[in-house]
Amino acid sequence: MVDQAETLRRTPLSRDRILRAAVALADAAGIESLSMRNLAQDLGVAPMALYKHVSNKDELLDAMIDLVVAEIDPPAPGAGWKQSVRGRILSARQALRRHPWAPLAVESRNMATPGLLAYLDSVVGTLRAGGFSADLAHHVMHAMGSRVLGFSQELFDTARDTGRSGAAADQPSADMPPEMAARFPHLAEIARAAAHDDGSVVGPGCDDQFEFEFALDLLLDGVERLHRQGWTSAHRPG
Amino acid sequence: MVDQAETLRRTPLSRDRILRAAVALADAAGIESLSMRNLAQDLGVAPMALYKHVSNKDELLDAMIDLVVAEIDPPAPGAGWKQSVRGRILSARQALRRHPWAPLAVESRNMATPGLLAYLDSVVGTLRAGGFSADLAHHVMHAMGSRVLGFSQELFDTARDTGRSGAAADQPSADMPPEMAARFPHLAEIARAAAHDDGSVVGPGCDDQFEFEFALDLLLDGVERLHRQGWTSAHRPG
DNA sequence: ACGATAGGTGTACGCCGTACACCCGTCAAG
DNA sequence: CTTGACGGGTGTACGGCGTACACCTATCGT
Repeated sequence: MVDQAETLRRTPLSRDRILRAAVALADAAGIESLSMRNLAQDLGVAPMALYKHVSNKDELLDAMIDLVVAEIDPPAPGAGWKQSVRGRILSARQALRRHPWAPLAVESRNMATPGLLAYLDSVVGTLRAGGFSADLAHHVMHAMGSRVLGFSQELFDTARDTGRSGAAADQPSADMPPEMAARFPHLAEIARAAAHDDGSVVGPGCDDQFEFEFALDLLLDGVERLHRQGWTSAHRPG
Repeated sequence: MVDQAETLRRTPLSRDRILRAAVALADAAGIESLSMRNLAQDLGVAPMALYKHVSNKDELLDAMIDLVVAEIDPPAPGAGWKQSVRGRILSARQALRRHPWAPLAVESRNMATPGLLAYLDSVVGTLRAGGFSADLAHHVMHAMGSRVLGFSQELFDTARDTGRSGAAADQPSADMPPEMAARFPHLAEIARAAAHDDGSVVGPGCDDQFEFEFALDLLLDGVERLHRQGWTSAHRPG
């Protein structure tokens, strides 16, 4: 036992081992717990040892992001652009379910990593192969924005809390306290509608997956319509 | 002069004065510079003095968010639901242009403040008044997500950097270094398209406002179509 | 045999939020 | 007029963070 721990401790550090431990730590305890000190402790090593393999925390985060992006499925071979893009975005969403800290990491960096650029390039390629003009493809990529990476884009995202602190924060119950229902009657009404919607008052307030696909399909259907109409950038003529 | 400074320093602290100074500091220097110590210094006061008026930094952020939300225009009286919602979202976006730190604050809190709930309630009310079922209104609010507050939802948001550090980070030039163009040909292509798009190679790479309205209209048009079709939740029948 | 070098360590600095004890001016009650 | 409570500003200190820097040591090519 002690030998094993000792052996583990003496296993030489490597960039790869650090990245794996970092992802595991962020998965388990949230990105708030991912400090260089905590990470070093998990690896049985002094904090400053990490800096021999990683130049700083930002670079570590970049590498972690690339690991997550690499989990996104490749495009389905036979499918058209719509099914292909839809499938990849849903796959990206699954990857984020495994690594709920990833959106926070991406937003905190606000920089493109190589793996991320490769993914975006591939999605654009799918659109172009589907007959989109470069112009339309460009605007479509902007319109999808972070959703192309599977981000929920919800205003209040329980997954974000999970990514932050690892713990599963309890979702706000579908029925709100009465004084709130009085102040915000319309919100109370749609909350009630959502509760009835999935058949049980005690069930999950909203079906995240349904909401995500609803929004995604709204967007993709709109894009398809523009594409079929041969949309072209009409702004700033000349 | 010194008298005036002295007077200012002796002006009694108040929650209101603190909030105003906090917003001003975040506007000018980015939310990263909004520390209790910096804020106290701006007010000519000891850091701990703030805690007599604000219970902690999170509560301060909540109050700041409500100030920004309060800047969103009320709904235009005569307009239909679509113009009304569109107008408010564009107004929200203008508020965010004045306070680029606000999205980061909202995301960091991930909690609804009273002012924010009131705004959302009002938007839902507009939809309901436009004939939307509670069911559809609910899903539409999810589909819009943070966009209803004017968030750009871009993957790489230069405004986010501005909100973080106050400085205007230089936008990645429309033409990428050649080795990148080789690795990501499709991205290079749409970047070129965007550059030609607005007529000048040296002009702004992308027109943020255009991209925002493009995405917003894509969404609103789709929503209008669903509404006219009398869409109803078809998932989980029974 | 030996010097360079890669890799792990320990210490320290300057930030952060904030708990806690303190202190003083004002003002109401006796 | 005295006194005591209390609202509000201060100073110190704690534990956390990222990381610069000097140091030590084991390995390896010459």
